[in-house]
Amino acid sequence: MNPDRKLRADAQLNREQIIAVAHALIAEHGADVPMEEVARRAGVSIGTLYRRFPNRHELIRGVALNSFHQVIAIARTAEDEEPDAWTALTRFVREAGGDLRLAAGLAMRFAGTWAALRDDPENLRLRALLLKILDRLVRRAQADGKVRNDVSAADLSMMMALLLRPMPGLQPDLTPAGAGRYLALMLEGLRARPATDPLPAPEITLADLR
Amino acid sequence: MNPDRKLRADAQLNREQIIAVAHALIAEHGADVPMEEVARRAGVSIGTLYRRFPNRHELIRGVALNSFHQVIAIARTAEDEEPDAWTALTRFVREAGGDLRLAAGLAMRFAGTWAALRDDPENLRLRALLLKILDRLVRRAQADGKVRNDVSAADLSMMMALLLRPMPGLQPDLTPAGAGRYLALMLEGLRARPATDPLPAPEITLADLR
Amino acid sequence: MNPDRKLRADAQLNREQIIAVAHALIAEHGADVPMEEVARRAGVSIGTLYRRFPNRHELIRGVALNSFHQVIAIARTAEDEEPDAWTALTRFVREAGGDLRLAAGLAMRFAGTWAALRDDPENLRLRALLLKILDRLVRRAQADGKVRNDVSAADLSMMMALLLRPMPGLQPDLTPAGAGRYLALMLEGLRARPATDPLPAPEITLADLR
Amino acid sequence: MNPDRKLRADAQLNREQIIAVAHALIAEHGADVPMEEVARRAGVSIGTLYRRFPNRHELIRGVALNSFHQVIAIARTAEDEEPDAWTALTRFVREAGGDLRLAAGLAMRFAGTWAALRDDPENLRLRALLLKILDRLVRRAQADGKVRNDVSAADLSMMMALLLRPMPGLQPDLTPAGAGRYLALMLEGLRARPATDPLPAPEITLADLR
DNA sequence: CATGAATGAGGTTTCATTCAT
DNA sequence: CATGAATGAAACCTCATTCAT
Repeated sequence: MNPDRKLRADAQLNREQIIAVAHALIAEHGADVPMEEVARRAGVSIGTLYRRFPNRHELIRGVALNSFHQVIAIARTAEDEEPDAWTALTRFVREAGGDLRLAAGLAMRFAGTWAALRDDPENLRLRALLLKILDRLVRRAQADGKVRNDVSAADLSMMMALLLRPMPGLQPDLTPAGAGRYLALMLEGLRARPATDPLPAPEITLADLR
Repeated sequence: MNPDRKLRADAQLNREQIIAVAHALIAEHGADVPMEEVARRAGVSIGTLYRRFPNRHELIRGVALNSFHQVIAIARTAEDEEPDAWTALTRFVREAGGDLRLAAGLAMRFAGTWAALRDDPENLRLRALLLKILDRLVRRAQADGKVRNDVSAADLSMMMALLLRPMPGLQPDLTPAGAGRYLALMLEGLRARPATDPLPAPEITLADLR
Repeated sequence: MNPDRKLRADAQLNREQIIAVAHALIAEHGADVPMEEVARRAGVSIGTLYRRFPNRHELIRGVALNSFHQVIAIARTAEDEEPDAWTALTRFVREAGGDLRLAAGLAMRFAGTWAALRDDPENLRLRALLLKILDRLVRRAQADGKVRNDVSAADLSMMMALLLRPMPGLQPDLTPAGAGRYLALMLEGLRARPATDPLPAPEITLADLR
Repeated sequence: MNPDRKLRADAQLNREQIIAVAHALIAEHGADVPMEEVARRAGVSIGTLYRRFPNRHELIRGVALNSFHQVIAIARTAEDEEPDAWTALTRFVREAGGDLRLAAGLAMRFAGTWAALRDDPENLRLRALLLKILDRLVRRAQADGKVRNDVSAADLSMMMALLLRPMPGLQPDLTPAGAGRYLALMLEGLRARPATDPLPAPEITLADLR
């Protein structure tokens, strides 16, 4: 009856296993991996997969929300433990992009890519939560003169979502390393400089993210 | 018989129309648009589409090579007309990313994403050609002190390929503007600076691109 | 061990509840309601349902035999309490078709519809029992000049089985009323008349019912 | 482009074959025959079936509308060729119920049974058309003193829909004969008589049919 | 004995590709 | 050479049924 009731221990294990496998496969092959493939790699039958996630949408939702929770945890820790805003930002980018594979990218990407997820209340809640933390950090770093004034947390999250993708033409095992490299270059681009050209396009703010 | 034989005028039109439509659809919905959809939007029957491109692979190959040709033309013009290497680079990035929509991104992306294309001789030839031009420009700009020494043309093309994608959560019509914005930030990141932190990951060179 | 062993009181309740729910659902949605739906509406788990009825066949058998018992009771009462055969017949039709909802229709229908039930000894026994009572009533009413001579108890039961179904295009709550109406018209048709056209088709007798 | 454009000759043949097979199978086994079975018996591949009817609903719609057209043609002919209304009615009932197998029953049944069909404009149009003809005939026959005054065309069509179904427990090949028999008994019931009991239930009129 | 998780067969539907007109 | 019909493999999803807790 209660939808959030505790699962049986083995069922909970299965659920986690499915999410992990789906996360990896989606990151590698995109959101339309065969459900059978997910089931097989997770070591369950197709029926079990569908009992836990009644359709593809729910599976992706499960993966996205799961990722979001992890990314938010990283952001919170970074903000709490690092007194300096810029340091907190770089730590967040490094950890979210590196340790958790493509967690951040997936989370942010699916947050908006899968049309149906865009109206999911839980997803919107988590996204707002994350963007609030990042917004605080960006503004503090800007006040410290570390980040250029014409960028926003929306820019940061959008670039992360774009850069945290499978890299075409690179051996898959080089991808995490590559991601770290390009995220570092991105941070360089966001830094405040004595004199820089103005950015061309319209500013993108939190309000534009949906 | 001769595969390069001139097509009849109307057939040639069909071919171009198909490529244009396929390019747009792939850029928007990914590489697995239904062939029927491509045919319908191009105003031809499915049979005609298959007469021109015997299977999906050939269609994507057509799109990718076509894009590559355009991007290379842009790169050549920029190198020829701009005496300054850095100016040529920014012009290339701006024009390839802007005027041609997602041409550049598509080209580079498919160059490596579709496994079968990775061994396609024509594709390899064009890719080498483009990377050679970019490599010249990057090295010259580095010699001029405009670009940091620890990046390569491979980095440039990879980041372009990543940033030139549909932006999740943004209205589709904002995408080109957003692309311009993020490409500009990327160029900032590539600039040589008095003192910067070293890049974390292994250098990625032309040799790593396949 | 003993299949007819008394069930525990609560188990017996479960069993009755399941039959009632299954009866209603089958009457409304046909014989292929999901077993899970039956279980849910009966307030038991799917496991309990299967403990009581090892498969769908047994469940339907349970429903059909249960209905049959009720219909037979009605027929017996009508025969016992009404001295006039025609009155007994109309009373049977009215009560079996009305009070018990679709009990009669279901009973007779499933008796023959579900192939596997056609060879079920208990089902055959009950069907023979019911038809024997109806046969007595029809013959007596024919002897009284109340029922045309070219119809049989087989005709009567067949028409009841056909008319006691959900009525397409009618609000579900009008169905019982409609059933009463059409059963009444059917009885009119069965009446003996001074001069009527002969019935066209081959007579259908008790022997044809299987 | 034009959805009603002529099909190629062979495709038209296939379409008709599919409808015929689907009609027969649905009449025998209900509306949930496997699509594969329909395809196989029609001698086409599953793909062809789905090209012609994009889903089960469209297939059933095709069958129902096809039946309706035939039934309406029968009704029109009967009304045109028989000067006497009662004779026209009996002819309609006999022909619609006999020659066309279960055409009439199917048509009327699906018209309302498949919820989605209840709002189909073409279906509603045909149903109204048929009921109008039957209504004219019933009223004329009532004026002639041949049909009881408390029944309507709605009663007639509803009883036909109910009686034209597979007969449980009867060999399938006896079904058409049985249908003819029960339709004849039904007509007897509808006849005007010197003195009859009033019908119990609320009158059912054309307005109640949806 | 009740529960609800897991299995897997089978039905539905989509689409790349081939081929008759 | 264009058209659009036919094919069939593969994906999606739903349940009946079994079995661990």
